[in-house]
Amino acid sequence: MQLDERKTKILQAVIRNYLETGEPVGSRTISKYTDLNLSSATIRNEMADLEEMGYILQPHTSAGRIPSDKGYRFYVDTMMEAREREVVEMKELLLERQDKMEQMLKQMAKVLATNTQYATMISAPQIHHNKLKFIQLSRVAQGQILAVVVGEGNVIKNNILSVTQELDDETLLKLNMLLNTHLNGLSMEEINLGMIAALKAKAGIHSDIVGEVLDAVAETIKADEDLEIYTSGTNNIFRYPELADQERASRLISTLEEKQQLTELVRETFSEEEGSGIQVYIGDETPVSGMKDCSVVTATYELGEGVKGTIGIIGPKRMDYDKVIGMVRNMQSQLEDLYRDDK
Amino acid sequence: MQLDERKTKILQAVIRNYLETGEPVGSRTISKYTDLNLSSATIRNEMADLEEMGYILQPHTSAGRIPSDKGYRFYVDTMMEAREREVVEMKELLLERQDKMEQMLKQMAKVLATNTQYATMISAPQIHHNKLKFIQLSRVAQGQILAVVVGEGNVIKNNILSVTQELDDETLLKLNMLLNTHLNGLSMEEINLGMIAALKAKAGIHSDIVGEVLDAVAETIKADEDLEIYTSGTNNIFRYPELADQERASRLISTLEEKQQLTELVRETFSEEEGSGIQVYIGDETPVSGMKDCSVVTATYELGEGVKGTIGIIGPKRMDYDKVIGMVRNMQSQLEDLYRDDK
DNA sequence: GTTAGCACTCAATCGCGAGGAGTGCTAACA
DNA sequence: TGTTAGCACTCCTCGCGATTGAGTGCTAAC
Repeated sequence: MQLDERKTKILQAVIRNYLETGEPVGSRTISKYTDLNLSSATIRNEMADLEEMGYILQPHTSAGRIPSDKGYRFYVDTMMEAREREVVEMKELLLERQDKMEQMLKQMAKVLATNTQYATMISAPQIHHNKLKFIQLSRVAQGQILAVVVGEGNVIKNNILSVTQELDDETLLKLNMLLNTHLNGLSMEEINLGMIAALKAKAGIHSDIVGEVLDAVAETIKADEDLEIYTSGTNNIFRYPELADQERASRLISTLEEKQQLTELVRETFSEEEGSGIQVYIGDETPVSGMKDCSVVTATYELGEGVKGTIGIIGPKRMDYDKVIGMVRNMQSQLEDLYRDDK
Repeated sequence: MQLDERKTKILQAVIRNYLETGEPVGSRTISKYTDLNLSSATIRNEMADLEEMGYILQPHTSAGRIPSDKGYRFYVDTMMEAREREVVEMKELLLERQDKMEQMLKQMAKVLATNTQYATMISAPQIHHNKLKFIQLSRVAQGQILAVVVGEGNVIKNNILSVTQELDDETLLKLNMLLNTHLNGLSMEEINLGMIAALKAKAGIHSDIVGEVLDAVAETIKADEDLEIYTSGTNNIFRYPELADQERASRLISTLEEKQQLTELVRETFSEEEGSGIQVYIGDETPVSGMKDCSVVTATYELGEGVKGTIGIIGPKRMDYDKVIGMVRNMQSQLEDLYRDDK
C-alpha cells in the first residue's frame, strides 16, 4: 500500500494533534480538526490502514492512535525544510556575549532550554584535531612552571607543572622559542615520537624539561578528551508526563548529568557526515540508552577545521520538531557567524 | 517540661527508626526496638509529651510519629561529634588526582554522591580575596594578546584581548616586568585607582595597553564572581519518595541546575563563622527556597586566606546526619591536606 | 467510495467496605 | 505515683466491582 495524499494528511494531522495534546487522538477529532471534510468513519478506515502500515499505533484497543517511531520519522523527513524565526531574542542575548567561550555556551544552552521547553546540551568545541597556535612557559614559583597552550580558535588550556630542576629566565626564554618555532601550526596528532626526540636533542641539558612539558601538553589535550558539555533545562522533562514518571525521569536526569554518556552522543553526531549537520534521533535510534523514550535533535557547529562542537535538544518523542530544528539550525549559524566575526 | 533521659532516648529511637524506614513510627515499634523495656502504652504517653513539646508530629491522627524540624535539629545537635570512616575509598580516589582543580572537584562531588546516596555540590575556591601571584602577557596573533593571571592557590584565569596597537617583543617583556613587580602579592581589592594611575604613568606611551590589561584583570576576576559550582548525584533524590513527586523533584532539580541559587547557599555558609565550618540546615532553615523540603549539610574548606569553597550535601530531612557529617568533614580535611601537600 | 449507526472493548474513575496500624483514654495494678 | 492492659475510635490503604466514556470495527444504507 502507498501513502496517498489523503493518508499523508491524516497522518500529519494525527501527529500534529498528538504533539499538542500528548493524548492518543481519535478519529472524531481528526474529522473535525482537518479541512478534509470526511466523517469519523472514513477516518477510521484510513487510520486502520495507517496502523497496518506501521505509522501509528494504539496503546490499547479502545484508545485513539499515537504516532510510532516510523510515523515520527516520516513526519520529520517530510518537514525538514528551512525555517527562520526566533532570531531576534537570540541575537539580543548573544550581543551581551563574553569572550569566555564557556560562559557563552552555558548561556546558549539556557536560551535554547527556555525557548524550546526541552532539555538541552551543548558541547564545547573539541580541540582534538586542532592546531597548536602558541605555547608559553612561565615560572610562577619555586619549582613550578605554568604552561599555557593555545589552539586554533583560541582554545586555551593551562597546566601547572612541578619541575625538579630550577630554570633561569634565559633558559625559559630559549625553551619557549624552541617549542614555538617547532610546534606552531602542528595538530596534536602530528607531534609524534620523532618530533619529540628531535626537540629533546635540541634542548640539550634541558631535555628532561622538554619531556615534561610535552607530557603536559599531551595531558592538557587529553584532559579535553572527556570534553566539556553544558546542559540546561533538565527539569523541563517534567513538563511531559510520558517522561516524568520516577523511573524514566531518574534515568534521564542521570544520563544528562553523566557527561560521559553525552560524549557518546557527540561522537555519534560527528561521525554522521551530512549536509546541514543536523540530526534527528527518534526513540530507539539514539545512541544513548538512557534516552530511548525521547527524541534528540543535534546539530554540529564548526568553528575552524577540526574544531567543532555539538548542540543537542532532548525532549519527548512528540517534540515540536519543526520549531526545534529551526532553533537548532539558528543557533548553529549564530555560533559560526560569531566565530567568524571574532576572528 | 524538660527532656529527661527517657524522653531523649525515645526521641532518638523515633528519629533513627524514621531515618531508616521513611515511614511514621508507632509506639509498639519503639517499645520493641529500644532496650528501655517499656510497654507501648507508656511510650504512647511519652510520645504525646514529645509531640506537645514540638519534637515530633503526626501526619494524621491514626498514624505514627515523624520527627519535626525541631526534632531533627535536636538530633543533629546532640550528635555533632567526630566520626572517622570511609576514609579509604576517598584516599584511593584522591590518589589519581589531576592537577586540574576542576576535574578533582567534579570527581569529589561524584564520590560524595555515590557514597552518601544524596545529591551533592561543591564550589570551586573563590578567588575574591585572593592575592595575585603572577601575570603574563603574550602575543598569540596579530593584535591579540593573551593575558594569564595566576592567583594564590594556583587559580588560573585566561583572557584574550584585542589591542589596536601592535607591540614588539621587547615592549611586551617590559610590560610583563612592570605588571609583575608592581602587582604581585596584592589582593584584588588593593589594586585601586591610584595604583592604576601610577602604573599607567610608568608605562609611558603604552599606558593605554596597561589600562586594557587591568580591565582584563578586573573582568577576569569578576567573571569568577558567579563562581563555579559542580553538582552530582542529582538523580539520587528519586530514592526518597518524600522528594520524588513531580513538583518537588522538578523544583529541586532546577534549583540544583541554577548555579545562581547555589551561590546563595555558598555565601550563607561563608557568612556563618563557626569552629568546624560545618553547617546543618534543616527544612525551612535553608537559605535556598527550592530546598525547603530537604536538609542541607555544608562544610567550608579553606586553602589559603580568602581562598575558600563549599561542600554541600542535599538530601531528605531524614538523611543520615551522622554519616553525612562524617563524610563532609572528611572531604573537607582531605581537600585542605591535599592543598598543603601540593604547596 | 462515503457515511450513519450500533455493538463492543477497555482504561480510567468512583464509591464502598474490609483491614489494620496506631492512638487516647480509662481503669487496674505494683 | 508510675506503668500497663484493654478497648473504642480514627483514618489511611487497598482491593473490588460498577460505571463511565472515548474510541473502535463492522455492517448496511446512501
